[in-house]
This record gives sequence, structure tokens and C-alpha cells, in this order.
Amino acid sequence: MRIGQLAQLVGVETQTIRFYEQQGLLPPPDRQDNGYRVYTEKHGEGLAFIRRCRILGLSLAEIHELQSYQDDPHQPCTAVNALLDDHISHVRSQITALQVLEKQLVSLRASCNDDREVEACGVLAGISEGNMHQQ
Amino acid sequence: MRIGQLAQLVGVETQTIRFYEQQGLLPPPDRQDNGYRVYTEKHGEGLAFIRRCRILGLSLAEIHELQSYQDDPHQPCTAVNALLDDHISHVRSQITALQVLEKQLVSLRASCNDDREVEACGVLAGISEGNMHQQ
DNA sequence: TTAAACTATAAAGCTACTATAAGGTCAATA
DNA sequence: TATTGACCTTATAGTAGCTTTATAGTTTAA
Repeated sequence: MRIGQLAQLVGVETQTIRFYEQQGLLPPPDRQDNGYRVYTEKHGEGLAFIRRCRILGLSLAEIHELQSYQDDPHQPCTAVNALLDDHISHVRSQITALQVLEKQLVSLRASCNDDREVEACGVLAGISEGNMHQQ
Repeated sequence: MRIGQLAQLVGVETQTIRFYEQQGLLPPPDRQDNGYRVYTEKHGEGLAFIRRCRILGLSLAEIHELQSYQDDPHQPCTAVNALLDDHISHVRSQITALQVLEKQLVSLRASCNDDREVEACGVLAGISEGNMHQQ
């Protein structure tokens, strides 16, 4: 299978595949005489794994770490679980931060309506004066 | 006031101040004979405004937009409010996406415990097989 | 006087791609 | 046969918002 077919199969762009190869996340495939990359089903699985990890919000470094565990299948999987736990708490703290932020933004927005001039805008005044309900 | 004092006052790094100047968010200050930047209180207010916007999650482009409104104080502030409304809905959709993600991650995590080998790890199996509870 | 602390510019690094440029290869068509 | 279009190659730059590094000049305190 050539790069375009693999890309279509997994739903990524061809450059993304080359990028993953360059980053060491996908093993370099064999080449045809003309230099074209030739992929196997294994590559397809590897690429799909990477994409699912990305959808879960894992960084390329974390994916690399997971791959290193896969290469040594008889160690205990505590590290895998720990990585996921860390990621979950990271996601949770992001959610919390965004919820705080949303409240600040909504209260800032409530301090103005559309019938004013910029000079008297409650939103701009709120930002300028730092009325941002810290924490 | 020199750049280091301004930086300490507002709580940013000196490079960040130079960066904002370069990006057109802070007006270029006067220079001493030796080339050192000299800042006024106005610069301090401008920088604080930028930082508060950044804390609210606004992009530099959005900040630039807000500044352009400030330069024309007698137009109606509908555009300011609209910018904030857009930002609020952006934040809300981020929250929703992260909440969906959190559920996926938690259910993935529940499919394993620490007493397995990598080979049998429920987390890795879940990612590899794509059991990711779409949507 | 010398060293620490400050300032300056320019350029590279970070993440995870995406886009662009310039070119080689291949199959089908006129 | 010539050429068009779709595909492939590499290399490089751009995105956001800084941070880091390199290199060098200036000021200040000991």
C-alpha cells in the first residue's frame, strides 16, 4: 500500500504520516525502486493507534512512551495505568480551569449591553480595571 | 521605568514585553542614549490590559481587535460584546469536549488494573481495538 | 577594577501539524 | 508521442505565544 492509500484508510494527510515517521512514531517503511514508501497492515495498525491516542489528547511524547511499553510486553502495566491517570487528572484540571474562566467571562459580559459607546463599555472597563473575580 | 521594573510590576518576563512590542500590542517606548527602553505608566496599563486578556484566554489577535476599538471610543461597543460572546461559546465548547474526553478516559482506565502484564493491559487493548465509545 | 546584574538584538526551540516549493514518476488520454 | 493529471519525493517555512540561547554592550555595587 502506498502513502496515499494509507492516509485515506486511516483518515490523515500524507504529510502527517511522513511527520510521524520523522518523529520516530512510525517505523520507516520499505521503498519501491522509485523511492515510494510501501506500507503493510502493521503500519496501518500503528498509525491507527497513534491517531486514537491523539484523539484521547495524548502528546506525541506520551504515545512514544506507550509504544516503548508495547515493545516489552512482559513487564507489569503499572506505568501505562499511571500515564493514563496523570492524563485524566490533567484533563480534569483543564476542565476546572475552563469552568472558572467561563464564570469570569459571563460575569464580565453581564457588565455591559450593546447600547453603549466603547468609552463606556462595561466589558472593556472590567478588563482595564482588573475586576476579574480572581479565583 | 526600565524594562525589568515594568516586568516585575506586571509579573511578566522582559522578553515577553519585547515580544508584545514586536507584535504591535505595546507601543514602542522611548529609548535612553544607551538604547534602553523607557516606559511610562501608560505602558504599564497597556501591558496589564494585555495580561488580563491573556488570563481570560483571548488570543493576541483578539486583544489587538479590542485595542482597535479602544482607539475609537465613540463607536457603539457591540463588537466588543460580540467578541466576548464568541469567546464564551468557544470556552463552553472546549469544556464540553473535555468532559466527553474525560468520560472516555475514565472508562478506558476502568478496563485495567495494575496487576497485569503489558501484553494483557486493558488500557492498551482498548486503544488498539478502538473501543473508545465514540461521541 | 572587577564581577554581578541589567540591557540589547537576533535566532532557534517548543507542539503537532499544515502549507508551500520544486521536482520526479506513472497511467491515461489526445 | 506528447502531455495532462494524479501521485510521490524532499526540504523549508508558517502557525501561537512565548521561552531559551547566543552574543554583546552597560550599569552598578563591592
